[in-house]
Amino acid sequence: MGGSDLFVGTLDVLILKAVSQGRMHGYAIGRWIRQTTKDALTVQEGALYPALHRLERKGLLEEDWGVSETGREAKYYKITATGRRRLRSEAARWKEYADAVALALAAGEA
Amino acid sequence: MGGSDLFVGTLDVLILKAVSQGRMHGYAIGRWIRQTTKDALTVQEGALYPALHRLERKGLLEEDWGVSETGREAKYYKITATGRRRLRSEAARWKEYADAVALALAAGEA
DNA sequence: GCCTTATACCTTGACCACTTAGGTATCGCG
DNA sequence: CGCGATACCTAAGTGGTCAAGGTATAAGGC
Repeated sequence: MGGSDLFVGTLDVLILKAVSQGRMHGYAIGRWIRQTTKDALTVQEGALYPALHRLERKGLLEEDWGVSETGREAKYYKITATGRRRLRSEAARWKEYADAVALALAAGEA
Repeated sequence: MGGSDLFVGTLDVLILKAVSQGRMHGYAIGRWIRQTTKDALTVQEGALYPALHRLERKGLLEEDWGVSETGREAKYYKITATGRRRLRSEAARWKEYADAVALALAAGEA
């Protein structure tokens, strides 16, 4: 199994990161997230596809159709310049946030 | 300002942690979170109070009225045994999650 | 030939935590 | 007396995620 629920708000930055690694189609993005987190994070398709459309609408991703490694039709995503900037800021935001939570959760430990 | 939006789902564990440090009233819990995270996290009251009621309903916190340091009526919260167990599991879950995200966001950095 | 699994896309409904924006009341300070 | 801090609360709206469906093709087992 692996892969409990996502903390709302982290999906976008994960997607941006995945696509920043190179042109990738939706299904592969889900797989990328699962694999690079060693099965710790599993993205539901009902969250993934709406998120992709959202990011595309915001101009952070660009889409075009292509053929996957297995020879099927697939919608490929590419990160835009705006998307790359957003990735940087969101990743920084995440880091600050995670550090802050870690700080709080470590409180009281002499 | 400091303190941008919370990532949904982290508030409960922060509250549990705060109260695990000792009997505390709601307003002080908000302050505790802000201070221990060095102003990185600010909890809106519209999120804080509902969360406290939620945790109390779930039996993770117990409440009773008392008098604050400044001499006012205040509703004090105490963590229950169940709450302490939940704190441990949620803190562990958070750590796994944060590690997983960090892993993903670090991908591709030789 | 069939069935399952994996690939690859999608949508709809419901939930629920959070934001925004109010509200009440008391106290101390200038 | 007004203002900020303390201390509690709620209601409406937003919006991301989950659960659960759906379509279609390809590969592999039996």
